Amino acid sequence: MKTRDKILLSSLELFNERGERNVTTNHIAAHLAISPGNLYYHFRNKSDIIYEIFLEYEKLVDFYLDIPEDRAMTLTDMTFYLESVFDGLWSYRFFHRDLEYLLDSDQRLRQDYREFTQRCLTAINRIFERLAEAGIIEAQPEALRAAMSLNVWLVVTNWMAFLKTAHAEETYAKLTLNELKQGIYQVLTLELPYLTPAYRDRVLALREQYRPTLSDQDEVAPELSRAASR
Amino acid sequence: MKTRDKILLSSLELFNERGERNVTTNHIAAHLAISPGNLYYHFRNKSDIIYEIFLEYEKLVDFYLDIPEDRAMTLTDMTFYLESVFDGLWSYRFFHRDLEYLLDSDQRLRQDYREFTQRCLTAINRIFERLAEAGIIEAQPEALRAAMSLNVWLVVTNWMAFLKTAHAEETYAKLTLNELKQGIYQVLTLELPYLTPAYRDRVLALREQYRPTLSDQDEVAPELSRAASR
DNA sequence: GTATTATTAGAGTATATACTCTAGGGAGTC
DNA sequence: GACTCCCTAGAGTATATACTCTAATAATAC
Repeated sequence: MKTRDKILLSSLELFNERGERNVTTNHIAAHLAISPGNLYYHFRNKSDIIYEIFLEYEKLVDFYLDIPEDRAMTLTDMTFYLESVFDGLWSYRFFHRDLEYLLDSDQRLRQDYREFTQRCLTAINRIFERLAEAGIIEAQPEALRAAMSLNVWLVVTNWMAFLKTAHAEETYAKLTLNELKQGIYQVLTLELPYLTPAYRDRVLALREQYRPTLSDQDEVAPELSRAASR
Repeated sequence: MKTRDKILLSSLELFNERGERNVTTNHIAAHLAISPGNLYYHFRNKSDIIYEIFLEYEKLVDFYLDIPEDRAMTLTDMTFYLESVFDGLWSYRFFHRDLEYLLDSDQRLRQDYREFTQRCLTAINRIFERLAEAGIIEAQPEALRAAMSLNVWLVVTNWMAFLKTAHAEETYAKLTLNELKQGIYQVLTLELPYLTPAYRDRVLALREQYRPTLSDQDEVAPELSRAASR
């Protein structure tokens, strides 16, 4: 593997583990047992490394959110989208942690990320549209669909931050992909009221698969789970 | 005003303006035209300053989310809660920006913030319960209400980050309280499907007051339009 | 008054961080 | 061998940052 690619890989790994703020270029070089000079031969600065990683992330999500228009959408499709999006969030989880700082430090990234968000929102919107066409959810006015899509985006992108703050100990390393995917439960909660009778039970069953387990619930929201069981 | 309080006030101001990461203790001292030694006489370290500011934030939100149980809840109450929460988010907006780093750097803060989150979730849950009692929304099973409350929390706490990333330029200073309050539109979107027929139109009208206007996307001018429609 | 305590200034420090610079190795080509 | 091109090492630097230390001054108590 080329040094350049090794740098990207190690950076992503360290960023995900410790957070971008806690990882210096010297750390990255040391982790790879290469010299700082070598690292800076391949990248002009830290921002460049982050930007390249973002491009990979972007490509991944864009690929997953490419919606086939040649056939009706199925529940399986919807599940795939949800799973994929959370997989992507997991693989590049450092990114949303320090998002604001990263965007402020790199105009290029800011611009690209903004367009990326727009594409994601459009894709979510289109998925809702297709779900309605497929008779899975009731069709809704455009304005409502847009607001719903935005809420889905907000829930998806903020779910991880919530999980981390809900943990008692320093949790960046402890968080698991499985916990993260409980975010799917929250997203499906958003869809619940709009399901058609024909699909309601099936989506409810699907949602149930992502329900936070009791032990998680105790850690995450003890007050609420207690309320729910009385 | 005591130096100690001045430090807290200036810190909050600078944090909100530039982000905690971009504000050093030396900056704070310089901004107040006091010496670093003086600052460190009043606070052991930067984390202590942040922690004290959090305590203020916590107190504010706890105060606003104290739900009166002696009378039926009204739409006015609900509006008040929403407005207050977004006011609070605005006044301490630096906090959510670097939340994860802050919690990782201060165990005390992590613990307190975790409990704070729980209280907020409980309060949101209770508000839904009271809204149902008042006949504004349909009563829902406890489990669903818990999931809905969590979604409200996710939307509320992530709305500002979304706004900032949606802007093209560096926007930390440019963001306005009015834009922020369009988050209320998103929260009310979550409630829409559960409204009772008796209240549906009234809530729809309320929601409309917070609808993002086209000009908000790039510029800021909602003050007039919203004041006029009130 | 004097003694004590609270507050402040400001120079200074240890450490970290992003990044630079120079020298040179290794592999291919002629 | 010599030349070129890509890559690498590693010492070094300018700057920043959180924080300390000492001495002096203001405020208060007696």
